[in-house]
Amino acid sequence: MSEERSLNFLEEIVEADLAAGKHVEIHTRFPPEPNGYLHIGHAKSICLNFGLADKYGGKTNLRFDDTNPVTEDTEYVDSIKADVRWLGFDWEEEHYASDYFDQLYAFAVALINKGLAYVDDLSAEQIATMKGTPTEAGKESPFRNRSIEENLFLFTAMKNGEYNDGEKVLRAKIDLASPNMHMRDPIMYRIKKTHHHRTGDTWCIYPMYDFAHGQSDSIENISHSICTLEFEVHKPLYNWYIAQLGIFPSNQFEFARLNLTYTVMSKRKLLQLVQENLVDGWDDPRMPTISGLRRRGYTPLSLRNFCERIGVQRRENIIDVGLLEFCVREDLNKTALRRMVVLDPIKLVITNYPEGQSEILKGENNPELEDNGGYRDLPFGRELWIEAEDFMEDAPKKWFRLAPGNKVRLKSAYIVSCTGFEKDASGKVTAVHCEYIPESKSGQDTSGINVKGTMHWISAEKAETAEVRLYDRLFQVEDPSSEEGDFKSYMNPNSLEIIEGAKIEPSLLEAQPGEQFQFIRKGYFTLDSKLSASGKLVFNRTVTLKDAWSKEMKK
RNA sequence: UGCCCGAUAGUAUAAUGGUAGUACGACAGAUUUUGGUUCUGUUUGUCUUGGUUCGAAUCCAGGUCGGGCAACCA
Repeated sequence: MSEERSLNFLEEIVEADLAAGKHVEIHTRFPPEPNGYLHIGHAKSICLNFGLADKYGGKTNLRFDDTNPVTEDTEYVDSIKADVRWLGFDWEEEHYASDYFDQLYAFAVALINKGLAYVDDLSAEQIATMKGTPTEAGKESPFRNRSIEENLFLFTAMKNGEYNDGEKVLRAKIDLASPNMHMRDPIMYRIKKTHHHRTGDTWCIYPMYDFAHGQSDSIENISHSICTLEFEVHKPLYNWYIAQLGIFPSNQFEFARLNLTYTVMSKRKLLQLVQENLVDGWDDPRMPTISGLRRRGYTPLSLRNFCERIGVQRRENIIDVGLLEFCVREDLNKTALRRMVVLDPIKLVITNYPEGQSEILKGENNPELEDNGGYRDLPFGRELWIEAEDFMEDAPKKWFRLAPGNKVRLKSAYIVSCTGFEKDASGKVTAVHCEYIPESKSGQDTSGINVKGTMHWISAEKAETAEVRLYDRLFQVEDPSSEEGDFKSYMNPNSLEIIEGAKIEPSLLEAQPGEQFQFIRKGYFTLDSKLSASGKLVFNRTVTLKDAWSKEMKK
């Protein structure tokens, strides 16, 4: 028996519809507007749409909602497709709302013929004013009762380019007194003499979202059209168009969009960060975009697991970014190769290790894997690099690392005993001295000595150098959007720390973009796909390791 | 002050009139050649006031709080 996992509310709806025979097979769609890059909120929608179809043996389309040529571009189309694929999903059919422009035009003519649409000459401002307010009914346009013939004639003229942008619109004739603002004679078509990224200059009138989305769903026989909560008020209109047109009744269902702590998720805000150069583009590793997370080192599986764990409901929510970090650690712990890298190096001199002598030790690739994932060579010698923070002259309680008189294990090597250190004129520690215990060699330890601390290290002679970039949260408050004033004033000034001279072990020279590593005791890292060049490696920190010691220190 | 939606530990998410459970977090312990991993345990919750019922997180009514709606954006 499979484990009993309770259904989310969308799965319940689908199961009920299937059980009632409302649909033989379900069909969903992911409908982005190609006007920006996908972010992790979209990942939730993608996982929901594809996940639903997957679970119930249905299909999912990818459809670009490209009804506004002013903001859209093929650059975005391409990045969206790449991101969906990278997440691990494959769509059944690829569509564009613009493929339906002829059909949508015919739908509009049909509504005119039914006396349910009219051409309005009012300006945008006048239409807005006459729409009234949520508490006040709107007023009818003086053009509302034109004859069907006149409307047909004018709409054709609109299509033929005889009017300029803003001179005329086509409106649905519904109810100016509706408590739902979207039902107060919504605009169906507007004139935009703008080049469209797919239809070029074929059209100068373009359908509004409301006059395109439901019909596109219907044309594709989408059974469950799921979208975020802000479209809830559009649902009556979505249904109205379908009913008046008498076409396949797709149904809309809404869920709460994803919010994450310490970041922003709206396209508008993300665009601002990019345009004002506050980040290094849409794929800056600090961005919550799919491309940013990918560059940061997040894996598709970790993102899918995250989307599964956060669940789906209709209430507003803000997910702790810690859960995202948990998900990527969970995945990377099982797959990432272990390597040793010293970020802030100081010398460790093993005074009883003969000068000029060296040896090759073996380091396990991943203790979580069978046979430890194999081994790689670790050159060892008299002088090593160790992390400056791993030595303290006056150590606090529970300090398991190096301090005068302390013993520690050098990972995969020997136990050493700290015998002294050197300081420069300013009092800064420049080197640590120790003696090693020859019979404590890793794997063949006969010393009988137990130590509490284990440290990473690099042979000073064989060390290579790389740049390492440490990322922290982009904002210093949990929910920047809910704070007073400009959200950008809450950005974390220390969200990027660049370390130029990190000491890396030789095997890391062969690192490939997309490969994940655990730098032992430091976190998970990946090669930056953009900044790395031959001869210059740049590693991005995906996430730190859980750190019980720093937590202990804060007490 | 119109209409619509929502409210369960710190954060999410279950319980579909019948024992409030799970995950992340936090805390404590065991294991550990990563202060990692793994394992064990502990902690904290049904917005409020009434009502229906043998029994209410769940149904009903009032209130409170939060979100959405007045783009020729999606």
